[in-house]
Amino acid sequence: MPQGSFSRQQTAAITGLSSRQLSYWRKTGLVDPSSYTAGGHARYSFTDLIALRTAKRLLDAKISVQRIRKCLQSLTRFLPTVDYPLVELSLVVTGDVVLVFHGERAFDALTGQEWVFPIAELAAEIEKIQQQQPEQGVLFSVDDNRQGEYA
Amino acid sequence: MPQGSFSRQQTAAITGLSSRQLSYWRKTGLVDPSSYTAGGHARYSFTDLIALRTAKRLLDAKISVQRIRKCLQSLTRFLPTVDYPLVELSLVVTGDVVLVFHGERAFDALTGQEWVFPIAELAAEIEKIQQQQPEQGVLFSVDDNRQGEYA
DNA sequence: AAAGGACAAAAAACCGGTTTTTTGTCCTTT
DNA sequence: AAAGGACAAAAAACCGGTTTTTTGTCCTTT
Repeated sequence: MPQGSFSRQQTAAITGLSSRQLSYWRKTGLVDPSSYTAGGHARYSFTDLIALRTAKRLLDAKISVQRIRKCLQSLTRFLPTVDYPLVELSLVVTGDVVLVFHGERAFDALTGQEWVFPIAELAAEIEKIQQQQPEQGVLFSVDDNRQGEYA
Repeated sequence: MPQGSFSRQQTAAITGLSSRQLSYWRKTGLVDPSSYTAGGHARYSFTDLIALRTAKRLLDAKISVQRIRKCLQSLTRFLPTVDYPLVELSLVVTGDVVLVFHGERAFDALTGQEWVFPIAELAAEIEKIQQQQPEQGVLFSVDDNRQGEYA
C-alpha cells in the first residue's frame, strides 16, 4: 500500500516540517515512517507525506500537537476501520476543535460527539409542539400587539 | 414578518426555557421579543421561538450563554445580511466551538475563520511539489526498504 | 546524511483561587 | 399573569504561577 520512499530531508522539504519535528513525532508515535532502511534510517511513504502535511496544516491552524494526538487516538477508537485518519478523512478546523466529516456524518474528532444542526428540523419540531397544545398558542393572532423589531 | 404572538409562559413551555431565562435574555439583549403589548408585556413571534429553541439546543450542547452572545455578535458582523442568525443558519456544535454553514462555506461563528479541509487537494498539492523537484524524490522506488507498517 | 543525546527556550497545558455571569426563588406592584 | 427587584447558589470565565510538551541548536557516532 505505501508507495514512494522519502528520506528525512526530502520529507522535511516537501512537508515544510523541520527534521527535528519529524524525529520527535516518530519517537512519540505521532506519525511513524512506513518503513526503515537496513541501516535503521526512516523512509516515509507517499501516504506518510499526506499525513505529515495534514498534521502540518493542523498546526498552522493553531491546533496543538497534543490535541492532534488526542484526535488521532479517539478517531482510531471511533472509526477502527480507518487506518490513516490524517489521510482518509475530511477535517474542518476551527478554534481548538477538529471536526471530522465521514460520509454524511459530522462529529468531533476528540469526543466523537455528533452534532449537526439543521434549523429546518427545528421549525417542524416547534410546529409539532404547537399542535399538541393548540389551546395555549394562537399562531396568527395579531391583536394586542404593537409592531416591534429586533434591535 | 414575525408571525404568532406568544406570552412568556407559552414561550417557556414551548421552548423548554425558564421564564427567568427569558427575562434575563431579554434584559441582556440575547433574544428580544419581536413586540410588546400596550401594557408592556413581551410577545414572542414564531421566529423568536425558533431562535430561542436554537439557543436552548446550543445550551444543551454545553455552549455557554456568553459564547452564544459572542457568536451572535460576530455573525452579525460577518454576515450583515442575516437578520436572525439563530434562525437562518445551519450550525454544527462541537466542544466549545460553533461552526456555521452558509451555502458552500463553513466557518467559525466566533472568529469568522474559514476552515474546510479537503484532503484530496492535499494529495494534488504534494504531487505538484514532487514534480517541482523530481531529482530529490523517487516516487516508486522500493529498493533499500524493508516492509514496515504503522504500529 | 541521519540518528541519538543533552541542554535551553518557547509554547501549551494544568491548577487553584477569584471574579463575573447566569439562574432560581421569593416578594411587591401593575 | 407578568414585570421588576433583591438575594443566594451554581456555572463559567479569568488569571497568575507551575509543570509538561515541543522545538531548536549543537555535538558525537555510525
